[in-house]
Amino acid sequence: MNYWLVKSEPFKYSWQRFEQDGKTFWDGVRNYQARNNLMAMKTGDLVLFYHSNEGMEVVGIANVVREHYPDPTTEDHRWVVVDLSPHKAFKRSVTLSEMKAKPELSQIGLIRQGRLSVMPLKAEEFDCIVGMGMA
DNA sequence: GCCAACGTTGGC
DNA sequence: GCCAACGTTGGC
Repeated sequence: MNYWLVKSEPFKYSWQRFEQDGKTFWDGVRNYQARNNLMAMKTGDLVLFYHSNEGMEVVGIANVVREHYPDPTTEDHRWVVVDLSPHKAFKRSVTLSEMKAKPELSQIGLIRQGRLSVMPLKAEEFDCIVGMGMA
């Protein structure tokens, strides 16, 4: 089991819409590092859902329901998507500033490499954020 | 609205 | 293969 974090601007695709849809393919990744992370996702992996720009907070947990396949929104064969479903909404959102304040989260990609849109998390880091969101 | 970080492009 | 220019992302 691996753990991940993905970013979405709520204007483009929000957690609320994700819950309404029940499932979505995660498209729009146009960065090799993020794509490589998508390709490493396995069915059943858990994925934190982060709202960038507006909100700047983790709002819930998704799970991977289909592993990577070619991005249906482009002819360019370099890019892939995965299918995600909502797993559990956080009881309360965990903000970026809260995460920055946690020494054990100082190494996560969200803080160290701000522009990366799909990143791996260690189990401890995942647990730490979920612990705050479900408290 | 500004700016830092960083990826990509293209000239040489 | 290097590097300057440029574009995009995203926090502040």
